[in-house]
Amino acid sequence: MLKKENSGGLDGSSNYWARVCDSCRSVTCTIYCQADSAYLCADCDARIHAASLVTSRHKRVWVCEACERAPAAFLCKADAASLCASCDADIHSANPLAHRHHRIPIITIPGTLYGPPAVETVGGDSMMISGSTGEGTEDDGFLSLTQDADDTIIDEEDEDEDEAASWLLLNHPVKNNNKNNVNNNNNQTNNYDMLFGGEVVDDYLDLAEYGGDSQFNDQYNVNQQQQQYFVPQMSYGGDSVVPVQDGQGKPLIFYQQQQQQQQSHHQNFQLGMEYDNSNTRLGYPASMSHSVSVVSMDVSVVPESALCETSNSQPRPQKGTIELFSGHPIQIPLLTPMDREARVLRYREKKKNRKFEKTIRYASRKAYAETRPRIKGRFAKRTDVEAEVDQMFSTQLMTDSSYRIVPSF
DNA sequence: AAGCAAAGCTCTGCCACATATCGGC
DNA sequence: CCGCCGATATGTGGCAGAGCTTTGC
Repeated sequence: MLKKENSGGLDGSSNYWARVCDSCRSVTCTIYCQADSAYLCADCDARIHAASLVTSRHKRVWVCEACERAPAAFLCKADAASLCASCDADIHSANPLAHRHHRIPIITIPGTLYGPPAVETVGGDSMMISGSTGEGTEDDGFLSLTQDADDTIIDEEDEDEDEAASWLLLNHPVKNNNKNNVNNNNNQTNNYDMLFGGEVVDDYLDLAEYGGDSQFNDQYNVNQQQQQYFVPQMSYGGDSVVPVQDGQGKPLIFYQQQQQQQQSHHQNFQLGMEYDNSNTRLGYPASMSHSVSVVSMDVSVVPESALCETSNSQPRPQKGTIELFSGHPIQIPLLTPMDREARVLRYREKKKNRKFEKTIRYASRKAYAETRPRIKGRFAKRTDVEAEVDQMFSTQLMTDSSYRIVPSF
């Protein structure tokens, strides 16, 4: 094991010196090895971590490109830079523009590969999705899945995998142009989309392409805030947004609405798949959801578990095909094990990050609503209530002889 | 097993009004 | 391009009631 030392000076005056490699002590470090708690240059990293299978599995991240002194915690897509939590907060809280940069939690470097920091590795034991699961370790500033977290996941693996696998349909199908035309009701639309290989499955599953998916970035911003890294969020003008706070009073979520939509999409889809016995609660007419449910069975895009439980009499379609409208199988590309694992992981991530709390977008409106007079829960006109109160008050005064009305001027 | 009633649960609509948003000037 | 103004849209919380599910018989 390498011994971690603070080289490069740590006194206040030299705080911005780049840290040198803990191994050779001659070159600026570029990589931080979590297992060794060591800062290494590329050469030493390659040498050490190519030495054995065990060391090759060490989880490593790039060193912050700003301070060059701390492990990177986030990757800023706009700046194309890996930043530690501190630098990230500093840089991206400097101005509104910077604040809007899309940042994603840094991902560890797998094996002995040396590519750009944003490489997303899928599959294998080096896969790590930082800061998004809520199970990351927070010591030494890292957000990463620990072995414990992995174990936890493994415990849920069978159940989750079955569920996740049921959504592993087409590989990022073409966007459904009819999405907006089907119905204004999102739930309904999404059911259609999902049933017909539209994108909505990916809406839930496919978080990939971090930079291109603002929704996902939003979620990652949320995740960042859920973790110890507080990335300041502020509203620019208008009603102030009430931040949802964690236990430490840190603002957490500003995009929960999107997430809730995702959740409802998923929930609705699930319910639809589960023969939809609660039609009217899903926000669309019972007849519609019923028909959707029927179609879902006809299409045979049914979770495997559901298939096992409900329909053993029907022969299962050949793996990798979908039967549309009973009996016309379409060949769909089979997912590779890595793709599958990636999607399962993404699915689990989203599942864990579901937020069911109500999002308050406008604090002022909430405040007004709370102070607004009500009659049986409904908002009431102030005049009516005041009149009512006045009447009650006057009645009470009239019946109570101990009080007398004092004229006001 | 089927049918029924009661209890419990979940969801939706309603209300007023401050504020956000939009288009025109 | 900017600011102002008016019209319209939006969002907010608590309650009642409808409808669904569960339970017991």
